Amino acid sequence: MPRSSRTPRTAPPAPSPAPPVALPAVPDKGRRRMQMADIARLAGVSASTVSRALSGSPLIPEATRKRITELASSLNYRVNVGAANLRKRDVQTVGVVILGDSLQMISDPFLLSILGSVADTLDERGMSLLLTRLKDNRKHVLSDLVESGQVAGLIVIGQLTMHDHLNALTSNGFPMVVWGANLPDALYPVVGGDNAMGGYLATRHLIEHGCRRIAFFGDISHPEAGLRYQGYARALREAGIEQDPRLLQSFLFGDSRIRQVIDGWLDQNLSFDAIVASSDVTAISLMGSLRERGIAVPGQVRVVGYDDIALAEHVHPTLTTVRQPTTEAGRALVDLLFEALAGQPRRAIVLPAELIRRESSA
Amino acid sequence: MPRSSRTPRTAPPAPSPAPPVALPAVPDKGRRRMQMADIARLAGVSASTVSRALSGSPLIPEATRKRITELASSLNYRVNVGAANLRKRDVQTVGVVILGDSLQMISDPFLLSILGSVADTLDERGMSLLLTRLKDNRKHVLSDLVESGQVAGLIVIGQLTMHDHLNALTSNGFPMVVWGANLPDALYPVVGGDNAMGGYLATRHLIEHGCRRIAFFGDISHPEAGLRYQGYARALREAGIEQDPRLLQSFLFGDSRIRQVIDGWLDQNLSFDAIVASSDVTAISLMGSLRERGIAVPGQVRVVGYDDIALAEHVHPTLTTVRQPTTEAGRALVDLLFEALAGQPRRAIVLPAELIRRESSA
DNA sequence: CCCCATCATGCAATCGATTGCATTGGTGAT
DNA sequence: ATCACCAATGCAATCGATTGCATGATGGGG
Repeated sequence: MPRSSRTPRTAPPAPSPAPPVALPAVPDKGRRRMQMADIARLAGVSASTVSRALSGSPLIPEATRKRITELASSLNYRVNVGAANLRKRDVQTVGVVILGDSLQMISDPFLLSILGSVADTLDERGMSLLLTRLKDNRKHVLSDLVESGQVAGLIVIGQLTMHDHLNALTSNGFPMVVWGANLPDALYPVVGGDNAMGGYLATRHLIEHGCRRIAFFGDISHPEAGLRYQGYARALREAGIEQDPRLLQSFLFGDSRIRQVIDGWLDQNLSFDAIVASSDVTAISLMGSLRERGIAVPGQVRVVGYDDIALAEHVHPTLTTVRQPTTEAGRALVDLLFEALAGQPRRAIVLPAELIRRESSA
Repeated sequence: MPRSSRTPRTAPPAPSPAPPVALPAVPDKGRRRMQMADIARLAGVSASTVSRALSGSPLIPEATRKRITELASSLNYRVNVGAANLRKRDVQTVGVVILGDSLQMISDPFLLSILGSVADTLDERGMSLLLTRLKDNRKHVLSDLVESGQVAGLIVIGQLTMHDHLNALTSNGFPMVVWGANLPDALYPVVGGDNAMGGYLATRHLIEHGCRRIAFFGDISHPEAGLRYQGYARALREAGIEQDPRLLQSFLFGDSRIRQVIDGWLDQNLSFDAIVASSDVTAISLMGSLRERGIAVPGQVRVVGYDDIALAEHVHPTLTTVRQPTTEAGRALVDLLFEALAGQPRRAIVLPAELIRRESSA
């Protein structure tokens, strides 16, 4: 059913639109943003040529390219990324999702280090970073970000209770990489520290200093802390020390009830001569609580933390800890994401754990 | 990169494309993403109707809208945000730029709190957050983000040495808001704590505890620290205490040479009975150094920090500090940015500073 | 029973770029 | 002089949505 006359598809021979003279009232607000066609007109070429020149196509001779580039930058023109992405069917943005609604979780400086490293690495590769905090009940946001074309892929920090959901997502070749523990049944690419080794190194170090009653602080339902605990248990086993279940305190990173636990132990005359904590924030809190009860660190109780945050070498006593290499972490996360985007098979990277000896265990 | 065979301009009367049966080799990889036209075809309506239905236009009767919505979500379809933005000439993304290339700077937990609060607020309003770290020598990135249409506006955290550049940008109605000090000649909208009041409260609190030789630690070339220092100076003046210039130590937040300064003072027998620090990270480092030299806190020297980071109440002694309300900060930043985007005149918001009394000054 | 207002829906232009193919003009080989 | 060829550039389709306007269907009033 043909339709009555409509404006022809090709633009009418309208004379060039009125030049941008004296705009009314609003000072600068209504100024139309420069676009490729404008640059083309001013340069006396077509938009195709401008596009090719700005993207460095070999089809354009150097002289022309230079002329157009300079014109564009003198007019402060920038290619509209959205339009370009649409046409190229491609996005230069990566989503970084931080799991966990506990504010404590996100205020750990260690996370910020990872985030910073990811940000720098993406920047080096010309990608942007879309940051999202994700509360547990809105899982669908993960796939939405990709399905809606906002991001090419996701870097998920912290697996927490999402392990199964993450596994379900990956089954369709969903472009994603996770920072956390490399669980045996994980289907997604994952980057993490060598948590079992870290826990082992920390504990063996304390044993070598003669400690026998070593406590472990950390939420072992959290995959990473769970592995650290396994390393702790192995070190004790190897040394022939029997574990005392009362010396395991399963707390969230940075939980504020640490003081009560210490008080409880002391009041019950439960003896201990060292503590392995599964984060530096926890360790620093612990040292405060110990000192408050008049217990000397490292004199009476030695303490080892985890992460090696910046503050660890500035508290007193300086904190012995297990360093997680955050710079490598960011790089590895981005590398694996790119591999996933390229359709390469899943891979896991385990970064080495390094014991940093300081005063709190000396 | 070669593209798949071109299709003629007007869609041929091709029968519906082969149904998504057994795809070859690559499991799911090549599956074309669902798009609005597909939903339209499956629902037996036009793309216009789908678009209107999904965006809740009143032109579409409820029954139809529900049918289409359900079909779309059952197929896991999400509107392509890029394409929609292009057509609507509008972006639902805000850029958050963290200034400062010093890694120390970005590893301060306080920044993470602000960032988290901004992230949550933007999320509530259905906006995305594009995070960028900005090294000082790449100022142009600021305007690029907006000019390229990647973000609607910017939230800049930390003014540092960029004050003049930021002022220059705003002159054209550039959509931006800054976290930092409200400098007298600032042309940009700014949100910040009441730094002068914070410095004043901290110092007066110490004076009320009988302190007379109060040191100040903080880089006063940094606008925020400078204002805190002014508050410090005013409190001393009001109490009739003469300032000793030797007691001003201008360090970057978290600088590692803090210990050397303390050592220097003690070796020179420079007396002091209190310290005002311009960040909690600095204060905690200071307390470590003092303790190492056998100086009791608060017994011999009282300490007040700034920011009230989570760790402040977990160190020993717990840290007296000036709280900056981070939740309100995020909200205020987003509010002012929206005002700027709406073309409303510049406004500055100063958030109240609150002294949190803890053990380090008791 | 006709007319017109109203409702529901579709057509085609549009957003701002990229790119396959066509076209132009210039050069060297024959 | 002719032709093939290549370099430089332009035309117009395309990416996936949104939306102004037009059309067809429906129904109520006169």
